[in-house]
Amino acid sequence: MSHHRSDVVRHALEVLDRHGLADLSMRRLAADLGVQPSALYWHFANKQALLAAVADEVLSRGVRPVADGPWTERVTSYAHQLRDAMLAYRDGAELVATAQAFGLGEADPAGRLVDLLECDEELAQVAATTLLHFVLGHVTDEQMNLQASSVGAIEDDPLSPGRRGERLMGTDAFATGLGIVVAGVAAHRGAKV
Amino acid sequence: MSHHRSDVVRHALEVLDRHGLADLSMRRLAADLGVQPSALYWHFANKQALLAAVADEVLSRGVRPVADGPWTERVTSYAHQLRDAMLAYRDGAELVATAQAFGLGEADPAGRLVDLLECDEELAQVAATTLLHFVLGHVTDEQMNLQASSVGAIEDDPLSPGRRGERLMGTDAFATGLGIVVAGVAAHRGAKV
DNA sequence: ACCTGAACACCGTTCAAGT
DNA sequence: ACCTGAACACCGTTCAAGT
Repeated sequence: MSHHRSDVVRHALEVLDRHGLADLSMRRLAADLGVQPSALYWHFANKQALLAAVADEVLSRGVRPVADGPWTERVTSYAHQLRDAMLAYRDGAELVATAQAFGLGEADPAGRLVDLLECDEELAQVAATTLLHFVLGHVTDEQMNLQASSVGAIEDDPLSPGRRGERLMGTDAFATGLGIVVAGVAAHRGAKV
Repeated sequence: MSHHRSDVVRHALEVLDRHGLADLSMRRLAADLGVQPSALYWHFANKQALLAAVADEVLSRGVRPVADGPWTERVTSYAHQLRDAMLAYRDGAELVATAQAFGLGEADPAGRLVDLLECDEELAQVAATTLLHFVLGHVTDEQMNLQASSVGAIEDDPLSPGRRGERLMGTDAFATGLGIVVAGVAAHRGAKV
């Protein structure tokens, strides 16, 4: 029985969520799909293209239009949507970050942020990538700590302070960090206009 | 003839700079060193530990004490030092970012930033990781674009605007992005004190 | 349009054994 | 203290050929 590109992506998403990005190999995905590894290369030029398609799927499933309002609220809302979309799948942030770094994929969160920032192109470009770096970096860290603690590598509760490498994680820390970057953008916007 | 841990790290740094992180495999490093792959496991528990040691070396070679002054200048100066240190080796940022993400390595740039921020621990923690995410993300992007253009995948000059995925790169964009984050931290610091 | 079969050129890691 | 030899269980990708 023959598969479509979309079947492959859907299946890859399941392997990702169940076993993590490190275990999402072409050979494993093919085996799971009941097909030879080489069959995947009819659908995708290479593994990176496959991963980019999966990343697009993760984002498209989680990102909705943002409500009207001042730009600060719209940007903040979109950033939270990105985070939620990536948190919905194991290693979602790392997946999206690599697809983003390679410039592959249809989804264009940086471009989306540029639009939402509603300011001159030059500042918008830098602000958008700064915001995106924060979101991708933060959520990648969150998901790595989630996985580490679920594996038992970290035995203590996340509230205990003072340990080296310890960081505040979760929604509060994300909101605070995001607030910092947005405030910085606001300061620069005011200075220009 | 027998090698030390430090010999291995030095050699790995050369392979990294000449062939990139993707080609820095245990087998290749061993071959370059004139030794069996298994020999490396006497010096390092696994590949990640080796990479963490190489990342430490990159940072220790490039980071110097920062001059006295207001916290904004000290933080800015340290961020530029981190960037320069990572730019000095091919794929330096990606290497440091993964070591950082896994929490390995002796170097603790996040902790260093916390100290330089000179404010209460709670804000400093979030601000430090936000700054670090920006630096690592930005420089990783810079180095990927450098490599892509050196390979000829991007044929146009970096000043031509309007292309999808195009971003302002280089020292100016870094300084601007850094200024945004620092301004945001300043705003939050003022609100707290 | 979609897949098989077989091959090529690789990986990280372990472990007993050697010097 | 440092390394060999050999094995185990994997990788991504190509390409002629099949249906």
